[in-house]
Amino acid sequence: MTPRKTAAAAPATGPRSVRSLAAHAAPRYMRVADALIAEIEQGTYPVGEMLPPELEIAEQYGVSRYTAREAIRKLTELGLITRRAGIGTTVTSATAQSNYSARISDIDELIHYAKETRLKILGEEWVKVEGPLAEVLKPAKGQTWLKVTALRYPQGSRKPFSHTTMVVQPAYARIRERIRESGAAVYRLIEEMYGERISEVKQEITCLALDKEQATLLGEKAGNPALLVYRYYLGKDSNLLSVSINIYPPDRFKLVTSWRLDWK
Amino acid sequence: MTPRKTAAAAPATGPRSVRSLAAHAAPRYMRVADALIAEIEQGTYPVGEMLPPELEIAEQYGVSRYTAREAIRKLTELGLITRRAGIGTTVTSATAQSNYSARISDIDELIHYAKETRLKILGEEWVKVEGPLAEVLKPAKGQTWLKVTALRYPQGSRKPFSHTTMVVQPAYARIRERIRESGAAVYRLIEEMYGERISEVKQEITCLALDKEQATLLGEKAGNPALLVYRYYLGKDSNLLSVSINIYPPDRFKLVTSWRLDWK
DNA sequence: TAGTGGTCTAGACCACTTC
DNA sequence: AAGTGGTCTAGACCACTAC
Repeated sequence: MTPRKTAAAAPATGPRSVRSLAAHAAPRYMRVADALIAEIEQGTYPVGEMLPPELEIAEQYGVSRYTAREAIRKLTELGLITRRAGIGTTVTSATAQSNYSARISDIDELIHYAKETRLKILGEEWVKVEGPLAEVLKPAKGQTWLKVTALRYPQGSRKPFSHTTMVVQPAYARIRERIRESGAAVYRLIEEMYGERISEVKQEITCLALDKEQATLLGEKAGNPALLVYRYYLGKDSNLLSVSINIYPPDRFKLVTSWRLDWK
Repeated sequence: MTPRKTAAAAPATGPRSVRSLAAHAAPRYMRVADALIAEIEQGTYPVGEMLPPELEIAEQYGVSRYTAREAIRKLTELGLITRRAGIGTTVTSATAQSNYSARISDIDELIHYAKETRLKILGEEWVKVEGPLAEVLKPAKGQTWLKVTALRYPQGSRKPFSHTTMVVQPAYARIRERIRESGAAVYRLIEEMYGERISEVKQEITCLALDKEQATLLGEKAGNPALLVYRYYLGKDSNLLSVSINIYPPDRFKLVTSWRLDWK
């Protein structure tokens, strides 16, 4: 589909005439969308630039504003553009990337298969963010945060499958009151007690050799390898709410993620 | 928002009157959508049942078909319903699961930050799937697959950041011809040479202590911990195309994933 | 033949941003 | 004040399904 220079000739045919002649053709908004995608890919509208306003697109392609809008909506779904009322439409990507995505319905799924786990608190204390902790908690350097250390057990088992250190922003310290509830997750307490929604979790995975203390707690031998997982819990405006540092011996834990192709 | 029994009283106010009175209120289609979601959650429309037709919903809530349709579109985006022209709208899920999802635009992003890496092939051979390999490749037990072992280097560096074993379905053995291209990724060769698209990647992460051979290849000490990552590449119909077994020393590699809340 | 979702038009008011 | 995307109405034809 090629943009028309003028739309003057169009209305003569009246509604539906085009469709009637071209049976089973793709709908108009689809053809307009394809044309726009092509223009973006060819660089007619480079990334960072603005797309023409809806009415102009409608005129160019000789369709109503609604149809132009449906076409533009398609581009939005493909992640090619961003729209803002009062401003306009910005091209954000030149390629209709068919993405892969992984989905979980709850943050819990990052951690356990079995929902049923027990948390045993080893200790709580206020810590000044400095030294190695400041490496992890850069933006909070110098502040005093609440640190909780714990072991997590599968339901019914005596052998913990993880050692966890959770560090919490002082504003949310009231979670102490409920932290000892079995199975309590710090991020969920923050959500429940403060109405602050976790909007992002950043997870970093690496590994380490257990030191003597860690090994003893987990029932392993010192020097054994274990997964080391950092999780950064972010709230609104990427505000860092909490960080957890988790150690998982490999025989009891495996992280599994499935990435699926998202169709255009 | 509660469904109205009759819509007769509505038009009296004329267009926009409601909005004018209730400044900054949520748009109508949103309120209709929320009402429908509530009805689905409450079981008024159970999973498997049909939602009323568009015109009926429009009438119930005293809005135009367009507005009802926008509301219904919202439910579709949330994965609550499936629609079929000529049939109707079926409820497919009762929970407007506000999911967390992680996205990558390319499978490569699972593996490298730097796109620029070199692959050095250590060996290729046909192997019968049995023993420990059969644990990983259960569905292919007894078959003979192509095994390729390699080291992956960051561009310009002499120190590999991973040891990789790739096992490939015999049907795709022709990738041997191009496997030695620097930077070649097995899954990409399969996509390019056979037109088979990777539709899913399942990733399992655990860790191990390096044995002498692995340690030597990676320039580490035996017994040092390392990440162990299995990746299963699936094609159409969940057909297992290839498996890779990757070993990453922790000092040179960290797996990072960001999970973002998908807003309703 | 009647009903469903899918597409489309023409025209309208709104909140917001930029000038 | 002008222009943008966001929302909304009323009315229409279409392809498809089910009866």
